[in-house]
Amino acid sequence: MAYWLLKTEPNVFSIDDLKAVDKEPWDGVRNYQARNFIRDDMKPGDKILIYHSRVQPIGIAGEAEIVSEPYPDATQFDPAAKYYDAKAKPEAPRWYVVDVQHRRTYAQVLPLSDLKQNPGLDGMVLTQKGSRLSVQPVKENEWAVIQELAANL
DNA sequence: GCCAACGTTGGC
DNA sequence: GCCAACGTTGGC
Repeated sequence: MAYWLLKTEPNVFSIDDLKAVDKEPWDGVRNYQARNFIRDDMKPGDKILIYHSRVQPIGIAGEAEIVSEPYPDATQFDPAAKYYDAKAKPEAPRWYVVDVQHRRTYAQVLPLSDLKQNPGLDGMVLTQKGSRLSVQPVKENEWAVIQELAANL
């Protein structure tokens, strides 16, 4: 079982939106490094941190779980979709999704500034300068630190 | 809204 | 296959 962090802009799709629909394909990822994590490494039962970017309060909003195997992102084949990719073909998909199901919403967003100040998270992908990866692996010890912080919100 | 950091594209 | 130009991300 692995741990991941998924970024989303809450004005586009927030953890409340995820809770409302219960389960959602995590579509629109158009970065190859992120794609490789989804396609090659994600498994049902993996735990997810949902991160709100761009909009205050910035930080980790709660948790979800992967509830499907990876499969091709339908939006890549749809000319009307924002994430349409003319070079992607059904017989050779470029982009993948997993279904993500809501698990819990934290009482408050766990702020990025707190994460950056925590020595236990010094090596976390999220806290590195210039890190823009929207799908990130989270280490077990990092997950544990975040559980601790979330429990004290 | 600015802009630094990063990723992708495409001419050569 | 290098790298300049361009586009995007995302904290501030």
